[in-house]
Amino acid sequence: MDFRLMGLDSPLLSTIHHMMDMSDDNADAKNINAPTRTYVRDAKAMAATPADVKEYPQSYVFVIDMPGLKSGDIKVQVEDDNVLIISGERKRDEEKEGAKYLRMERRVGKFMRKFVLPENANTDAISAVCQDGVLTVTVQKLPPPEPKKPKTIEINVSNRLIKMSSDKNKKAADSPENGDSTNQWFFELSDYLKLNDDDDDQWPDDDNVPPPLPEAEPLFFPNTNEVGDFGASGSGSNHLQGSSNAREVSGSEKKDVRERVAFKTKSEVEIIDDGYRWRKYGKKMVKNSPNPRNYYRCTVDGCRVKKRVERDREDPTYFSSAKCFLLELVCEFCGKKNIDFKKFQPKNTNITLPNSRKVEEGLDAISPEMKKEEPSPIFSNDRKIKLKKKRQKRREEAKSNIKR
DNA sequence: CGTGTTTGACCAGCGC
DNA sequence: GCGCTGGTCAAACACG
Repeated sequence: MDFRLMGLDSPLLSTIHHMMDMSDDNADAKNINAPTRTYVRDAKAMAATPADVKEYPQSYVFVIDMPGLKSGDIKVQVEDDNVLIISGERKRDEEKEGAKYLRMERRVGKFMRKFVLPENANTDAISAVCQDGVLTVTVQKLPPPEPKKPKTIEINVSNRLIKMSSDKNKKAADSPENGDSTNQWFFELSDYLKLNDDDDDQWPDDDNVPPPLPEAEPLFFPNTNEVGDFGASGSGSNHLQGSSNAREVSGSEKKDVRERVAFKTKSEVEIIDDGYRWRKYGKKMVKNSPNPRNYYRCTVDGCRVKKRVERDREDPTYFSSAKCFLLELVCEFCGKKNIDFKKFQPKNTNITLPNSRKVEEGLDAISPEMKKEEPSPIFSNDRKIKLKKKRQKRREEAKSNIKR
């Protein structure tokens, strides 16, 4: 099949959540890569619209939460022949005379999801049903194409005959290694190249374009057993609490411009997998709280996102967290190419991550400002090497002491 | 042995 | 200047 499998913790979703965590104020950031307001709004809409996607023998089914929306408020469209766009908007209830909001937590605004449909999706046979705030969109599959017959093309190059064939089975039998002396060679696109072809839309090369987040998502099919482990579809649902608290640190060059975002997460585990690779680097008891506060940083080289987490003192079923982003930096994990995603595979999970990529251009995909920054000293490769050397030295010292 | 966590020490910022 | 607090460092420790 042509589309890739992506787990619920895919970098795309992480990016969406990252974007969701950032306030609209970011639109004013000096960073030339800063996303536009519309872009952020769409990203938020996508992040806040959980969807399940199921594959049946004859169809694909998209199940999307659209709470409080009537069928007339929901739009289902197909763009560019293969992009399914599901959107809707919940407007704020009109305030009746004498009534005022004491609390307004229910989401108002745009709901949206985009999916790139696989080639065998029949865009002429799409149906949608909305019941109890849940929209079910069914896209029928096209019948499988008849298997292509072997095709042979003869090309005359420099007076030598080169034969290309799409029949893989003939390859071994006819290959020159098998003693055929007629200079016959067979070419076919490797899976790697095919993958890269498809990826171009999702992983743009241009550094100046924003991460690919509000674009249509390649269709992904989380393993059903894992659904509910992450994000809005399970116990780990995030509750954004209040607005982000941007903190600008001026002064010496070494100080960073940061964006801090506080939120609450209802979860039994302290660290839910949000796409970052958290590593604890500190723990502290805090004033007026029986619970310790833990400090984490993302251990991806060059990524300087940190967060602190403590169990909510009032409701221990929640964790209060604050993520700290460095505004002028872009986490290389967030939507940038050439990351070996397998290294982000969280432990003790079976979540499938997208196909790994070769890490070649790495930092080249990151903003110029980021290149100037030294990687986080603690867990960067430098630090690892330093630690290794130190340990080696200690061992050698111990050995020499034994000799004495 | 490599990797991640714990924990005491240290530092900077802030209010008094 | 002093004490308090939050944040970070890094050696020691634990674990697979």
